[in-house]
Amino acid sequence: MKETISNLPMREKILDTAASLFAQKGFYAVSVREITRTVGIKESSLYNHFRSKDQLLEEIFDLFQSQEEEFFKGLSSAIEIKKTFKRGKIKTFLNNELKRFLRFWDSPQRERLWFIVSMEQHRNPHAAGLILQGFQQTRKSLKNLIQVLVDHKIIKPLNSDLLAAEYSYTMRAMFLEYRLLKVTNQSTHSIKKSMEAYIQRFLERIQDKG
Amino acid sequence: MKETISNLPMREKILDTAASLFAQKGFYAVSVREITRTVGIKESSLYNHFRSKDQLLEEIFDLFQSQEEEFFKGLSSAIEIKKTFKRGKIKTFLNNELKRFLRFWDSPQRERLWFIVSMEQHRNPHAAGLILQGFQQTRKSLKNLIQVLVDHKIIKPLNSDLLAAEYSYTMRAMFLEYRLLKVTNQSTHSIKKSMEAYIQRFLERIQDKG
DNA sequence: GTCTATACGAGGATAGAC
DNA sequence: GTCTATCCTCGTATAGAC
Repeated sequence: MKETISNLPMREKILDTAASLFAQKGFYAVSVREITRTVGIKESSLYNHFRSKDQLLEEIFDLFQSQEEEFFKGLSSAIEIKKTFKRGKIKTFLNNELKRFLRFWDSPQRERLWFIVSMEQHRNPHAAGLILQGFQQTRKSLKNLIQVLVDHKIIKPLNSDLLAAEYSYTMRAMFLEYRLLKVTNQSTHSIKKSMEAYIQRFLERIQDKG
Repeated sequence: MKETISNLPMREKILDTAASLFAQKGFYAVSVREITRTVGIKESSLYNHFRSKDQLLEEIFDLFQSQEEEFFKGLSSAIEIKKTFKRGKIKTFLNNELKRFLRFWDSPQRERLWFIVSMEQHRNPHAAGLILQGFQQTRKSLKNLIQVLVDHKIIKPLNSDLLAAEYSYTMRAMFLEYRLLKVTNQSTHSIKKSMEAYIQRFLERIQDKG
């Protein structure tokens, strides 16, 4: 895959390398020298493409945001398509979306973006905003789904705000543990099972058996 | 309160200053020069108290761990004492423990420790271990509580592992949002209400009405 | 236990030749 | 758009006087 990277325009090559190094060590621990040495250019050349080291980080934040938007757009259209939900298929749908979510962020390129934003979220307001936006978007999408299910009388007429919050918070915390296990090279089997078990119990609670 | 700090032994003063600066900017963004300048000593003097900058971080991790242990010890004894649960008091108990938890980590000293460990969790295995330990401890304490409630027939004989996981994951994600809102100077009112609402619905689901 | 002095590599960034 | 050369500050850390 090195060929792919080395065929990129220099600007992309720099950004890609920076993302890779930032994700491994954190923004501050990586120097411009290290980035350019890895790319194979001189420090001064980097400044023909980026104003500063900070600009690299900002562009990475933008990439993260566009990836998040891409995922949520996919989720929205999946919900839209499934307006013809068959009663028994909700569980399959949720499990598939969970798998899609995990696969989406397991992609090495996106995983790096996720790490960088996560690392920076506590000291960088921009990063914090992106994470909070993720929380909100997840709730919003879930609320939308639950409303569709309520409208089709597949689940009881429950408060979709509260349910969406509950489901998305739980899933998000599990996802954080999933990521932490992955990065420390531990098995994610158990936490994946917990996620599936949660979906199962969540549905049992809300489905309209009548 | 500056008097309090300046009366500390030098070793504590350095550690306190380091924690404060690390929490604001991150470990890498803070230099030994900056720490000693803030304390009012020369760089060389710091090395009479600490082997290296890394040792400062390690000691901060130890402080975090001892604070976590302190909290969980308090929670355990609260559960122990409440073995005589009155049916109607569980909600009060959980709400109180929630408030205690938030107040505990809202203390400026502990908040700093929490920030530092959170920031370092993605690149530092020691920090990642501490966070994962927190996940586990929370589940364990909750499982213990639920088991007590089941034994006293206050709640239905449900799987305490699954319930503990669900409750603690949800609360933890909400806590993360709480912290992120705080650090970005936004209102935490809404998320606190969500926490209380979650406790309410959780209890409704599991209480033995019979 | 703190200071002065110093070592020396690494940090981000720029000027100007090619 | 890349290079060489250079700037100057900051990084951690140590030796040795007081």
